[in-house]
Amino acid sequence: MTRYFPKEIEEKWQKEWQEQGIYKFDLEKGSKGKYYNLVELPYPSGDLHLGHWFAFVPADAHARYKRMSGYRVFFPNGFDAFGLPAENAAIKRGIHPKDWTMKNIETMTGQFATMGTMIDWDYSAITCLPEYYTWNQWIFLKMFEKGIAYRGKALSNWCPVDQTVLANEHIEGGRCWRCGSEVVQKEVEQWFLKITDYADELIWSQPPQAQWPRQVREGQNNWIGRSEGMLLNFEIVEKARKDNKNKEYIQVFTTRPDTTDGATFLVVAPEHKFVAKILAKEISEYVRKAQRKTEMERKEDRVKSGVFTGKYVINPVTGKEIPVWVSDYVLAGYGTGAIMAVPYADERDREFAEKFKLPIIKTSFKAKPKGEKKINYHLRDWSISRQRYWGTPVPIVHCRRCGLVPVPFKDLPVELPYNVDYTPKGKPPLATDEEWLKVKCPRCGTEGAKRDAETLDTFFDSAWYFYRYVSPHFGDLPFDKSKVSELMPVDVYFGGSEHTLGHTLYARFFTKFFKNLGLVKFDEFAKKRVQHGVILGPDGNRMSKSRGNVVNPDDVVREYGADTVRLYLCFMMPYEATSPWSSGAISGIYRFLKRVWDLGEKIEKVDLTVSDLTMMHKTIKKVGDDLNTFQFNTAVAALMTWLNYLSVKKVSKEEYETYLRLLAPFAPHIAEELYHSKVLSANSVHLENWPQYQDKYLVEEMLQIVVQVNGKLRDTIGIQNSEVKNQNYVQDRAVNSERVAKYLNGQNIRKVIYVEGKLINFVV
RNA sequence: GGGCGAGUGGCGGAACGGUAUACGCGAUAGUCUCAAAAACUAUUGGCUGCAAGGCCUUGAGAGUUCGAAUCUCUCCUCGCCCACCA
Repeated sequence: MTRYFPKEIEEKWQKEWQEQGIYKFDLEKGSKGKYYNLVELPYPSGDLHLGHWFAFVPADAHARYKRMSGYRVFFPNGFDAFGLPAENAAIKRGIHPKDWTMKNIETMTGQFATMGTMIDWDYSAITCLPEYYTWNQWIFLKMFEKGIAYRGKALSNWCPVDQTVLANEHIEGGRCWRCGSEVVQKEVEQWFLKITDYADELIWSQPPQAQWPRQVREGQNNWIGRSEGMLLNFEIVEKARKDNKNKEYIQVFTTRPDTTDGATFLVVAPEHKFVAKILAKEISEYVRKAQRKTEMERKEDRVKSGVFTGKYVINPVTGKEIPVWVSDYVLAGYGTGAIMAVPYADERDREFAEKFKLPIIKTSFKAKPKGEKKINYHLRDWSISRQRYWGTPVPIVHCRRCGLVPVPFKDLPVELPYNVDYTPKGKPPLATDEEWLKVKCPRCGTEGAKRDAETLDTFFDSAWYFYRYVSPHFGDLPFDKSKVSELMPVDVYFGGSEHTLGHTLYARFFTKFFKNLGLVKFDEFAKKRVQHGVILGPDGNRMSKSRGNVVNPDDVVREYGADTVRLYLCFMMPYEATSPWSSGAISGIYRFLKRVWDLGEKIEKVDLTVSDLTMMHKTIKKVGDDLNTFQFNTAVAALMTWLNYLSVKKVSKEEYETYLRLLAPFAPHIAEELYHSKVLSANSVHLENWPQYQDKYLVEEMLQIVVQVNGKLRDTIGIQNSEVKNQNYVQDRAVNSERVAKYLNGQNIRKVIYVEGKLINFVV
């Protein structure tokens, strides 16, 4: 009797599968339609961690199940290879970001192999290679052409350590999501994408067009934050002026124009242009103080502060003069940067009014001021400029005569030069490379024009990578339209909840832009989104090096084998849950696989009883249904239950063969090994069909009927399946049960509820 | 403050409105062993009882129902995301 040595068989089969190419994607092979199985592409940080395993393994089990069920499953993967961490690591260690990144990709690709997935690496994309980022530039130029990409100036989140602008989405509690330093506000000229043009299209309709989790749909809708309201003009009171000409106004945005009669003062943001005109010392001091505050401090500082400007405006509904105040609780970036304060109806306004003793009067909620209807969005245009080296160069030339000139398509790519001093200096690293920087203007031919020295946000790269996968070497367009129409949209997109407001929203935006260009025909790039949870450290905290609670998958694989790790990840929690790793529980999984292994020794020639068949067919159904609906934990539990059943009886070859097919998506190596050595098959288990269950075997011969009196369980009785339709028979049997008779005890039976094959309840 | 979600054994977690605690971990006892590990067998929600059994139990409380972990309402606690968005 051989023992289960995972290491040997796993390495053997990984090699064999590779050589035989059993996972090569073939659109022609399979009885059913295509199935695009996608997992968020990983960042090449150095090593695969447990999070990667948790993202990919259940997704792989799902893909394998779909493939065995006859779908033509497309499961590619790539690397999101540009970005700050490479640059920071490179600066720290003195290695070039490209070398660091490519080395990590090599390491991680090797680690991926140990996972035993069916990923077909012939379809892949590495975003830092010119073959990929050429098409970033192409898309950018199309966006520039359509006015979606534009150069603008804006107060921006600036990370002083990383020396770059940050998108709103990348600030966590006022700090840079990468380095954790405090973000400050700085006026910077930069490239934007007009995602706000698509704000309405990006709002999820009711009912949704695609199967995305409610949490994501609601989250995105809130982030887009559409609000309908009105722009109202408040005339500035100018005592010196006699005539009616040249009136000046402060414009406010409100969603409740009906409360205008309760507006007893106006508040403007410190950055508002009205404030700059007032020269009072007190005011400029307040403004300076507010501007010096970091985002962090403004948020922490819940006590309202402010100063009176000394100016008044006229409430258009009441005609009364009301004072204008400055306060930083009004945001410069939203609406018009000025509000009418209705302390009676708005809690924040009331707080302010109470603190500064301003009048609070009742509103009728019936006011009808004149104004322009206006829809405001919380969503801002997406800042894509990064003043860093390791990214896609912006394909624009700055010419003194022509201004912003796009690099002609035929001259793409604008390659990222290798030898550049990329240590932070307060200006983009590419701007220090004079030789690269200086070009002739592509439009007028003037010498001394300059390339744009900024690089694109890496979220630009990842907003469309899944299109590239289908034709990774295509040279005419970002992707082969015919391939995309065959394989897209993605059927299921696995990933983490941290991408609700960033990545997945951008990806949807790009798809809508592609549709406008006529490149695709669908509205959503993914039909279904499945979000996994987080594996915490054994101590229940998030894994971190500083806590010392990090579990390294390589170590666990070395101890138990990949199949055990895979099965454990599927079994220990629902896919969307966040739960701690348990080093005890994984040994139970290893024990389980050893029992599956040993069961192979027991195969005999035996006839299957009806209950054997029922058990088998029920398990086939349960495991298949659960794999289909991403309930991996209960699928594994069903396999365990069947194993417990098989362990105490004689096992037929048919049962064992079926067992291995059901196990194959979860534990591909051991299933393959036993399929050859014990079932004596010449074929790979992974090329077999998923077993079919038959309805006739799903019902047990003897049914256990629950007998209740007044809804309380009093007995269970066994009834032949053939008799369950006969209520009188069942009722007779139930009444005659001693334990039930005790409770009925001659009382009047007022009502009998019979649920066929399940339960009978006497109401007395 | 807003949104989404969750509260079930010692732990991770199962349960189309119909036998709550599947499956796994852990624990206890036993078999095997010189011993230990491994493996195997049995027990394992609580209270009560010699036992048969009885009663209670899904964060708290109410409601709907023949019947509620599941549906409704109120409250409490926790998690995630967003947040002075007018």
